[in-house]
Amino acid sequence: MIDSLSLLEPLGLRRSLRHLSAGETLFTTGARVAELFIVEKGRVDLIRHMPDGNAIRLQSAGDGALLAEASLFSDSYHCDAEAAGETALLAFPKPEVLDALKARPDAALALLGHFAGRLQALRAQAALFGIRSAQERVLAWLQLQPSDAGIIAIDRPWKQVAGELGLTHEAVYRALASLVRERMIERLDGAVKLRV
Amino acid sequence: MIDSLSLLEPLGLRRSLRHLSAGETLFTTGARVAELFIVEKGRVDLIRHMPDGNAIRLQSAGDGALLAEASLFSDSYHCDAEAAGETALLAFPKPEVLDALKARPDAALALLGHFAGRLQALRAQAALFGIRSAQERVLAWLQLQPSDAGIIAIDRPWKQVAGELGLTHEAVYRALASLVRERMIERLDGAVKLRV
DNA sequence: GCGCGCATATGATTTCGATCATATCGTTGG
DNA sequence: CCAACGATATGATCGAAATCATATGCGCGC
Repeated sequence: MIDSLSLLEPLGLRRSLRHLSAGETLFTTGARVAELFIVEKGRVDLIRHMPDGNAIRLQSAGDGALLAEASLFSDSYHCDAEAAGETALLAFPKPEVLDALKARPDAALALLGHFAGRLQALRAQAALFGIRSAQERVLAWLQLQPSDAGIIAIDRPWKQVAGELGLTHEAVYRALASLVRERMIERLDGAVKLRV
Repeated sequence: MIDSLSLLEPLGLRRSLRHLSAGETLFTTGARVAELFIVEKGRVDLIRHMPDGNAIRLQSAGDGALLAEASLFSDSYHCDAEAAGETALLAFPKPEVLDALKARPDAALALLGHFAGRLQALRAQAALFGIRSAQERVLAWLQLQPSDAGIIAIDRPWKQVAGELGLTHEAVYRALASLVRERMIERLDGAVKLRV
Protein backbone atom coordinates (compact mmCIF):
# COMPACT_ATOMS: atom_id res chain seq x y z
CA MET A 1 0.00 0.00 0.00
CA ILE A 2 1.21 3.44 -0.92
CA ASP A 3 0.85 5.21 2.36
CA SER A 4 0.75 8.86 1.43
CA LEU A 5 -1.25 9.58 4.54
CA SER A 6 1.77 9.20 6.78
CA LEU A 7 3.31 12.09 4.88
CA LEU A 8 0.52 14.52 5.55
CA GLU A 9 -0.55 13.30 8.96
CA PRO A 10 2.41 14.79 10.86
CA LEU A 11 1.39 18.20 9.59
CA GLY A 12 -1.63 18.11 11.85
CA LEU A 13 -3.92 19.68 9.32
CA ARG A 14 -7.64 20.07 9.30
CA ARG A 15 -9.18 17.24 7.39
CA SER A 16 -12.62 16.31 6.23
CA LEU A 17 -14.06 13.01 5.19
CA ARG A 18 -15.70 12.41 1.88
CA HIS A 19 -17.60 9.41 0.67
CA LEU A 20 -18.36 8.41 -2.89
CA SER A 21 -20.35 5.57 -4.42
CA ALA A 22 -19.44 3.78 -7.62
CA GLY A 23 -19.49 6.14 -10.59
CA GLU A 24 -19.76 9.29 -8.51
CA THR A 25 -17.62 12.22 -9.52
CA LEU A 26 -15.16 13.93 -7.19
CA PHE A 27 -14.16 16.71 -9.54
CA THR A 28 -14.21 17.47 -13.23
CA THR A 29 -11.82 19.11 -15.67
CA GLY A 30 -11.51 22.83 -15.15
CA ALA A 31 -12.78 22.83 -11.55
CA ARG A 32 -10.81 24.89 -9.06
CA VAL A 33 -8.44 22.93 -6.87
CA ALA A 34 -9.41 23.65 -3.28
CA GLU A 35 -8.39 20.44 -1.57
CA LEU A 36 -5.89 17.65 -1.72
CA PHE A 37 -7.33 14.15 -1.56
CA ILE A 38 -6.06 10.87 -0.26
CA VAL A 39 -7.94 7.65 -0.96
CA GLU A 40 -8.53 6.01 2.37
CA LYS A 41 -10.39 2.98 1.10
CA GLY A 42 -11.61 2.13 -2.36
CA ARG A 43 -10.49 3.42 -5.72
CA VAL A 44 -10.68 6.61 -7.73
CA ASP A 45 -9.89 6.76 -11.43
CA LEU A 46 -8.55 9.86 -13.09
CA ILE A 47 -9.96 10.15 -16.57
CA ARG A 48 -9.04 12.53 -19.34
CA HIS A 49 -11.71 12.95 -21.97
CA MET A 50 -10.29 13.60 -25.41
CA PRO A 51 -11.92 15.94 -27.90
CA ASP A 52 -12.82 13.01 -30.14
CA GLY A 53 -14.97 11.43 -27.45
CA ASN A 54 -12.50 8.80 -26.34
CA ALA A 55 -11.23 8.73 -22.79
CA ILE A 56 -7.98 7.60 -21.24
CA ARG A 57 -7.34 6.61 -17.65
CA LEU A 58 -4.39 8.51 -16.25
CA GLN A 59 -4.28 7.16 -12.75
CA SER A 60 -6.06 4.56 -10.74
CA ALA A 61 -5.61 5.61 -7.14
CA GLY A 62 -6.15 2.87 -4.60
CA ASP A 63 -5.87 2.64 -0.82
CA GLY A 64 -3.51 5.22 0.60
CA ALA A 65 -2.78 6.93 -2.68
CA LEU A 66 -2.49 10.64 -3.17
CA LEU A 67 -4.88 11.85 -5.82
CA ALA A 68 -3.56 13.96 -8.69
CA GLU A 69 -0.37 15.15 -7.03
CA ALA A 70 0.07 17.81 -9.68
CA SER A 71 -3.14 19.50 -8.58
CA LEU A 72 -1.24 20.83 -5.56
CA PHE A 73 0.56 23.12 -7.98
CA SER A 74 -2.26 23.86 -10.34
CA ASP A 75 -5.25 26.16 -10.01
CA SER A 76 -7.63 23.89 -11.85
CA TYR A 77 -7.94 20.19 -12.58
CA HIS A 78 -6.91 18.79 -15.94
CA CYS A 79 -8.90 15.59 -15.69
CA ASP A 80 -12.01 14.10 -14.13
CA ALA A 81 -12.04 11.96 -11.01
CA GLU A 82 -14.54 9.18 -10.68
CA ALA A 83 -15.00 6.61 -7.94
CA ALA A 84 -14.63 3.03 -9.15
CA GLY A 85 -16.63 1.70 -6.23
CA GLU A 86 -17.55 2.60 -2.67
CA THR A 87 -14.75 4.95 -1.73
CA ALA A 88 -13.73 6.87 1.37
CA LEU A 89 -11.52 9.91 0.96
CA LEU A 90 -9.64 12.30 3.19
CA ALA A 91 -9.59 15.91 2.07
CA PHE A 92 -7.03 18.50 3.18
CA PRO A 93 -7.41 22.19 2.34
CA LYS A 94 -4.81 22.91 -0.31
CA PRO A 95 -3.61 26.31 0.97
CA GLU A 96 -3.07 24.83 4.41
CA VAL A 97 -1.10 21.96 2.97
CA LEU A 98 1.16 24.34 1.06
CA ASP A 99 1.68 26.56 4.09
CA ALA A 100 2.45 23.59 6.29
CA LEU A 101 4.97 22.27 3.81
CA LYS A 102 6.63 25.65 3.69
CA ALA A 103 6.81 25.73 7.46
CA ARG A 104 8.02 22.15 7.80
CA PRO A 105 10.92 21.44 5.47
CA ASP A 106 11.25 17.90 6.77
CA ALA A 107 7.71 17.17 5.65
CA ALA A 108 8.35 18.77 2.26
CA LEU A 109 11.45 16.61 1.88
CA ALA A 110 9.51 13.51 2.85
CA LEU A 111 6.87 14.29 0.26
CA LEU A 112 9.61 14.94 -2.26
CA GLY A 113 10.97 11.48 -1.52
CA HIS A 114 7.54 10.01 -2.02
CA PHE A 115 7.18 11.73 -5.37
CA ALA A 116 10.62 10.51 -6.39
CA GLY A 117 9.62 6.96 -5.55
CA ARG A 118 6.45 7.24 -7.60
CA LEU A 119 8.48 8.61 -10.49
CA GLN A 120 10.85 5.66 -10.30
CA ALA A 121 7.98 3.18 -10.21
CA LEU A 122 6.24 4.83 -13.13
CA ARG A 123 9.45 4.89 -15.15
CA ALA A 124 9.89 1.19 -14.51
CA GLN A 125 6.32 0.52 -15.59
CA ALA A 126 6.72 2.62 -18.73
CA ALA A 127 9.90 0.74 -19.60
CA LEU A 128 8.06 -2.53 -19.14
CA PHE A 129 5.31 -1.46 -21.50
CA GLY A 130 7.96 -0.71 -24.06
CA ILE A 131 8.81 -4.41 -24.26
CA ARG A 132 6.87 -5.88 -27.14
CA SER A 133 7.04 -9.62 -26.58
CA ALA A 134 4.64 -10.94 -23.96
CA GLN A 135 7.19 -13.49 -22.83
CA GLU A 136 9.97 -10.98 -22.28
CA ARG A 137 7.57 -8.55 -20.67
CA VAL A 138 6.42 -11.10 -18.15
CA LEU A 139 10.00 -12.16 -17.46
CA ALA A 140 11.13 -8.55 -16.97
CA TRP A 141 8.19 -7.96 -14.65
CA LEU A 142 9.08 -11.03 -12.61
CA GLN A 143 12.66 -9.85 -12.33
CA LEU A 144 11.48 -6.51 -10.98
CA GLN A 145 9.35 -8.06 -8.27
CA PRO A 146 10.72 -8.36 -4.75
CA SER A 147 12.23 -11.81 -4.54
CA ASP A 148 13.56 -13.99 -1.80
CA ALA A 149 16.44 -16.10 -3.10
CA GLY A 150 14.94 -16.18 -6.55
CA ILE A 151 11.47 -17.02 -5.25
CA ILE A 152 8.82 -14.47 -6.12
CA ALA A 153 5.56 -14.68 -4.22
CA ILE A 154 2.50 -13.97 -6.32
CA ASP A 155 -0.22 -12.85 -3.97
CA ARG A 156 -2.87 -11.90 -6.50
CA PRO A 157 -4.49 -13.66 -9.45
CA TRP A 158 -2.57 -13.70 -12.71
CA LYS A 159 -5.57 -12.09 -14.27
CA GLN A 160 -4.86 -8.99 -12.24
CA VAL A 161 -1.15 -9.15 -12.97
CA ALA A 162 -2.05 -9.34 -16.65
CA GLY A 163 -3.90 -6.06 -16.29
CA GLU A 164 -0.88 -4.38 -14.68
CA LEU A 165 1.27 -5.72 -17.47
CA GLY A 166 -1.01 -4.46 -20.18
CA LEU A 167 -1.62 -7.98 -21.47
CA THR A 168 -4.61 -10.29 -21.56
CA HIS A 169 -4.62 -13.10 -19.03
CA GLU A 170 -4.35 -15.64 -21.84
CA ALA A 171 -1.15 -14.03 -23.05
CA VAL A 172 0.26 -14.17 -19.55
CA TYR A 173 -0.57 -17.85 -19.08
CA ARG A 174 1.04 -18.64 -22.40
CA ALA A 175 4.10 -16.57 -21.57
CA LEU A 176 4.46 -18.38 -18.26
CA ALA A 177 4.08 -21.75 -19.96
CA SER A 178 6.75 -20.83 -22.54
CA LEU A 179 9.11 -19.60 -19.86
CA VAL A 180 8.70 -22.88 -18.01
CA ARG A 181 9.29 -24.83 -21.23
CA GLU A 182 12.44 -22.83 -21.87
CA ARG A 183 13.55 -23.44 -18.30
CA MET A 184 13.70 -19.74 -17.51
CA ILE A 185 11.38 -20.12 -14.55
CA GLU A 186 9.79 -22.75 -12.35
CA ARG A 187 6.28 -22.53 -11.05
CA LEU A 188 5.55 -23.24 -7.43
CA ASP A 189 2.36 -22.90 -5.50
CA GLY A 190 1.53 -19.20 -5.37
CA ALA A 191 5.05 -18.35 -6.38
CA VAL A 192 7.53 -18.38 -9.21
CA LYS A 193 11.19 -19.31 -9.08
CA LEU A 194 13.57 -17.54 -11.41
CA ARG A 195 16.26 -19.62 -13.03
CA VAL A 196 18.15 -16.68 -14.57
CA MET B 1 13.22 21.86 -22.46
CA ILE B 2 12.80 20.65 -18.92
CA ASP B 3 14.68 23.28 -17.03
CA SER B 4 15.51 21.62 -13.75
CA LEU B 5 18.52 23.85 -13.43
CA SER B 6 16.43 26.87 -12.52
CA LEU B 7 15.23 24.90 -9.51
CA LEU B 8 18.67 24.27 -8.08
CA GLU B 9 20.40 27.44 -9.22
CA PRO B 10 18.80 29.72 -6.63
CA LEU B 11 20.27 27.54 -3.92
CA GLY B 12 23.70 28.88 -4.78
CA LEU B 13 25.38 25.52 -4.37
CA ARG B 14 28.84 24.40 -5.26
CA ARG B 15 28.76 22.77 -8.62
CA SER B 16 31.21 20.93 -10.79
CA LEU B 17 31.22 20.24 -14.48
CA ARG B 18 31.48 16.79 -15.95
CA HIS B 19 31.92 15.78 -19.52
CA LEU B 20 31.14 12.42 -21.09
CA SER B 21 31.63 11.04 -24.57
CA ALA B 22 29.23 8.65 -26.27
CA GLY B 23 29.00 5.36 -24.42
CA GLU B 24 30.84 6.58 -21.33
CA THR B 25 29.43 5.62 -17.98
CA LEU B 26 28.47 8.12 -15.31
CA PHE B 27 27.60 5.61 -12.62
CA THR B 28 26.67 1.97 -12.32
CA THR B 29 24.22 -0.02 -10.24
CA GLY B 30 25.18 -0.19 -6.61
CA ALA B 31 27.46 2.84 -6.65
CA ARG B 32 27.11 5.30 -3.78
CA VAL B 33 25.10 8.41 -4.58
CA ALA B 34 27.35 11.38 -3.84
CA GLU B 35 26.07 13.91 -6.33
CA LEU B 36 22.95 15.03 -8.10
CA PHE B 37 23.30 15.51 -11.84
CA ILE B 38 21.63 17.75 -14.36
CA VAL B 39 22.16 17.23 -18.06
CA GLU B 40 23.32 20.54 -19.45
CA LYS B 41 23.70 19.47 -23.04
CA GLY B 42 23.43 16.06 -24.62
CA ARG B 43 21.68 12.96 -23.38
CA VAL B 44 22.14 10.35 -20.68
CA ASP B 45 20.25 7.06 -20.68
CA LEU B 46 19.42 5.22 -17.50
CA ILE B 47 19.66 1.51 -18.10
CA ARG B 48 18.64 -1.35 -15.88
CA HIS B 49 20.38 -4.59 -16.71
CA MET B 50 18.25 -7.62 -16.04
CA PRO B 51 19.67 -10.89 -14.73
CA ASP B 52 18.92 -12.62 -18.04
CA GLY B 53 21.19 -10.25 -19.94
CA ASN B 54 18.50 -8.03 -21.38
CA ALA B 55 18.42 -4.35 -20.58
CA ILE B 56 15.63 -1.81 -20.32
CA ARG B 57 15.91 1.92 -20.63
CA LEU B 58 14.27 3.62 -17.69
CA GLN B 59 14.90 7.23 -18.53
CA SER B 60 16.39 9.18 -21.34
CA ALA B 61 17.47 12.47 -19.84
CA GLY B 62 17.99 15.29 -22.32
CA ASP B 63 18.92 18.95 -22.03
CA GLY B 64 18.02 20.42 -18.67
CA ALA B 65 16.76 17.17 -17.19
CA LEU B 66 17.41 16.03 -13.66
CA LEU B 67 19.04 12.62 -13.62
CA ALA B 68 17.54 9.84 -11.50
CA GLU B 69 15.52 12.03 -9.16
CA ALA B 70 15.05 9.14 -6.79
CA SER B 71 18.78 8.94 -6.19
CA LEU B 72 18.43 12.02 -3.97
CA PHE B 73 16.69 9.77 -1.49
CA SER B 74 18.69 6.64 -2.00
CA ASP B 75 22.14 5.66 -0.82
CA SER B 76 23.05 3.75 -3.95
CA TYR B 77 22.03 3.73 -7.58
CA HIS B 78 19.60 1.14 -8.90
CA CYS B 79 20.56 1.49 -12.54
CA ASP B 80 23.44 2.43 -14.82
CA ALA B 81 23.84 5.81 -16.48
CA GLU B 82 25.40 5.99 -19.89
CA ALA B 83 25.96 8.98 -22.16
CA ALA B 84 24.20 8.65 -25.51
CA GLY B 85 26.56 11.14 -27.12
CA GLU B 86 28.79 14.05 -26.22
CA THR B 87 27.26 15.21 -22.97
CA ALA B 88 27.92 18.00 -20.50
CA LEU B 89 26.68 17.59 -16.95
CA LEU B 90 26.40 19.70 -13.84
CA ALA B 91 27.03 17.93 -10.56
CA PHE B 92 25.85 19.14 -7.17
CA PRO B 93 26.94 17.48 -3.92
CA LYS B 94 23.96 15.55 -2.67
CA PRO B 95 24.25 16.39 1.05
CA GLU B 96 24.46 20.08 0.23
CA VAL B 97 21.40 19.85 -1.97
CA LEU B 98 19.42 18.19 0.82
CA ASP B 99 20.59 20.73 3.39
CA ALA B 100 19.76 23.62 1.11
CA LEU B 101 16.29 22.23 0.44
CA LYS B 102 15.72 21.88 4.16
CA ALA B 103 16.81 25.45 4.71
CA ARG B 104 14.83 26.87 1.80
CA PRO B 105 11.25 25.60 1.83
CA ASP B 106 10.38 27.67 -1.23
CA ALA B 107 13.01 25.79 -3.23
CA ALA B 108 11.76 22.46 -1.90
CA LEU B 109 8.24 23.40 -2.91
CA ALA B 110 9.43 24.41 -6.35
CA LEU B 111 11.18 21.09 -6.78
CA LEU B 112 8.06 19.34 -5.54
CA GLY B 113 6.11 21.13 -8.24
CA HIS B 114 8.63 20.00 -10.81
CA PHE B 115 8.34 16.39 -9.66
CA ALA B 116 4.56 16.65 -9.79
CA GLY B 117 4.74 17.88 -13.36
CA ARG B 118 7.01 15.02 -14.34
CA LEU B 119 4.60 12.58 -12.68
CA GLN B 120 1.72 14.03 -14.64
CA ALA B 121 3.63 13.78 -17.91
CA LEU B 122 4.69 10.21 -17.20
CA ARG B 123 1.15 9.22 -16.30
CA ALA B 124 -0.07 10.67 -19.57
CA GLN B 125 2.60 8.75 -21.45
CA ALA B 126 1.77 5.52 -19.65
CA ALA B 127 -1.90 5.97 -20.48
CA LEU B 128 -0.97 6.48 -24.11
CA PHE B 129 0.89 3.18 -24.16
CA GLY B 130 -2.27 1.51 -22.98
CA ILE B 131 -3.99 2.38 -26.26
CA ARG B 132 -3.56 -0.57 -28.63
CA SER B 133 -4.50 0.83 -31.99
CA ALA B 134 -1.68 2.77 -33.63
CA GLN B 135 -4.15 5.18 -35.14
CA GLU B 136 -5.88 6.02 -31.88
CA ARG B 137 -2.56 6.21 -30.09
CA VAL B 138 -1.20 8.74 -32.55
CA LEU B 139 -4.42 10.73 -32.40
CA ALA B 140 -4.40 10.76 -28.60
CA TRP B 141 -0.77 11.87 -28.62
CA LEU B 142 -1.57 14.69 -31.00
CA GLN B 143 -4.42 15.81 -28.78
CA LEU B 144 -2.07 15.95 -25.80
CA GLN B 145 0.46 18.15 -27.58
CA PRO B 146 0.42 21.89 -27.02
CA SER B 147 -1.67 23.32 -29.80
CA ASP B 148 -2.37 26.75 -31.13
CA ALA B 149 -5.93 26.92 -32.43
CA GLY B 150 -5.86 23.27 -33.38
CA ILE B 151 -2.46 23.56 -35.04
CA ILE B 152 0.21 21.38 -33.53
CA ALA B 153 3.79 22.17 -34.46
CA ILE B 154 5.97 19.10 -34.97
CA ASP B 155 9.54 20.18 -34.41
CA ARG B 156 11.23 16.79 -34.61
CA PRO B 157 11.21 13.95 -37.10
CA TRP B 158 8.29 11.55 -36.98
CA LYS B 159 10.78 8.80 -36.53
CA GLN B 160 11.61 10.22 -33.13
CA VAL B 161 7.96 10.73 -32.28
CA ALA B 162 7.39 7.11 -33.19
CA GLY B 163 9.97 6.12 -30.60
CA GLU B 164 8.22 8.18 -27.90
CA LEU B 165 4.94 6.57 -28.88
CA GLY B 166 6.33 3.06 -28.73
CA LEU B 167 5.59 2.45 -32.40
CA THR B 168 7.71 1.95 -35.47
CA HIS B 169 7.97 4.91 -37.81
CA GLU B 170 6.13 2.98 -40.50
CA ALA B 171 3.18 2.47 -38.19
CA VAL B 172 3.13 6.19 -37.43
CA TYR B 173 3.21 7.17 -41.11
CA ARG B 174 0.37 4.77 -41.82
CA ALA B 175 -1.63 6.04 -38.84
CA LEU B 176 -1.17 9.61 -40.02
CA ALA B 177 -2.23 8.66 -43.54
CA SER B 178 -5.36 6.92 -42.19
CA LEU B 179 -6.23 9.86 -39.99
CA VAL B 180 -5.95 12.17 -42.99
CA ARG B 181 -8.11 9.81 -45.06
CA GLU B 182 -10.72 9.79 -42.32
CA ARG B 183 -10.58 13.57 -42.14
CA MET B 184 -9.54 13.53 -38.48
CA ILE B 185 -6.47 15.62 -39.15
CA GLU B 186 -4.86 17.72 -41.86
CA ARG B 187 -1.17 17.76 -42.54
CA LEU B 188 0.63 21.05 -42.96
CA ASP B 189 4.30 21.77 -43.37
CA GLY B 190 5.97 20.79 -40.09
CA ALA B 191 2.62 20.78 -38.36
CA VAL B 192 -0.67 18.96 -38.01
CA LYS B 193 -4.13 20.43 -37.77
CA LEU B 194 -6.71 18.63 -35.67
CA ARG B 195 -10.22 18.45 -37.04
CA VAL B 196 -11.79 16.97 -33.88
C1' DG C 1 27.21 18.27 -59.63
C1' DC C 2 27.15 14.09 -57.45
C1' DG C 3 26.91 10.76 -53.94
C1' DC C 4 25.45 9.91 -49.39
C1' DG C 5 22.55 9.77 -45.49
C1' DC C 6 18.23 10.63 -43.52
C1' DA C 7 13.25 11.54 -43.34
C1' DT C 8 9.26 10.42 -45.58
C1' DA C 9 6.18 7.20 -47.62
C1' DT C 10 3.99 2.90 -48.98
C1' DG C 11 3.70 -2.13 -50.45
C1' DA C 12 4.29 -7.22 -49.16
C1' DT C 13 4.83 -10.58 -45.83
C1' DT C 14 5.28 -12.38 -41.20
C1' DT C 15 4.56 -12.56 -36.49
C1' DC C 16 2.36 -12.37 -32.35
C1' DG C 17 -1.06 -10.94 -29.21
C1' DA C 18 -6.22 -10.34 -29.01
C1' DT C 19 -10.29 -12.64 -29.27
C1' DC C 20 -13.33 -16.45 -29.03
C1' DA C 21 -14.03 -21.02 -27.44
C1' DT C 22 -13.64 -24.67 -24.12
C1' DA C 23 -12.30 -27.50 -20.17
C1' DT C 24 -10.72 -28.34 -15.37
C1' DC C 25 -10.25 -27.20 -10.64
C1' DG C 26 -11.20 -24.98 -6.22
C1' DT C 27 -14.06 -22.27 -3.46
C1' DT C 28 -18.28 -20.54 -1.84
C1' DG C 29 -23.04 -20.48 -0.74
C1' DG C 30 -27.74 -22.10 -0.76
C1' DC D 1 -24.17 -31.90 -1.84
C1' DC D 2 -24.19 -29.55 -5.76
C1' DA D 3 -24.71 -25.41 -8.57
C1' DA D 4 -22.33 -21.30 -9.71
C1' DC D 5 -18.51 -18.62 -10.25
C1' DG D 6 -13.81 -17.30 -10.89
C1' DA D 7 -8.99 -18.58 -11.72
C1' DT D 8 -6.28 -21.42 -14.43
C1' DA D 9 -5.10 -23.29 -18.79
C1' DT D 10 -4.83 -24.17 -23.73
C1' DG D 11 -6.46 -24.50 -28.67
C1' DA D 12 -8.12 -22.03 -33.07
C1' DT D 13 -8.62 -18.04 -35.63
C1' DC D 14 -8.11 -13.18 -36.81
C1' DG D 15 -6.23 -8.77 -37.24
C1' DA D 16 -3.00 -5.33 -36.68
C1' DA D 17 1.57 -3.92 -36.13
C1' DA D 18 6.37 -5.37 -36.93
C1' DT D 19 9.50 -6.39 -40.32
C1' DC D 20 11.46 -6.28 -44.76
C1' DA D 21 11.66 -4.08 -49.07
C1' DT D 22 11.66 -0.18 -52.00
C1' DA D 23 11.21 4.49 -53.74
C1' DT D 24 11.39 9.53 -53.59
C1' DG D 25 12.93 13.95 -52.02
C1' DC D 26 15.97 16.91 -49.48
C1' DG D 27 20.15 18.80 -47.46
C1' DC D 28 25.08 18.51 -47.01
C1' DG D 29 29.89 17.77 -48.00
C1' DC D 30 33.33 16.96 -51.28
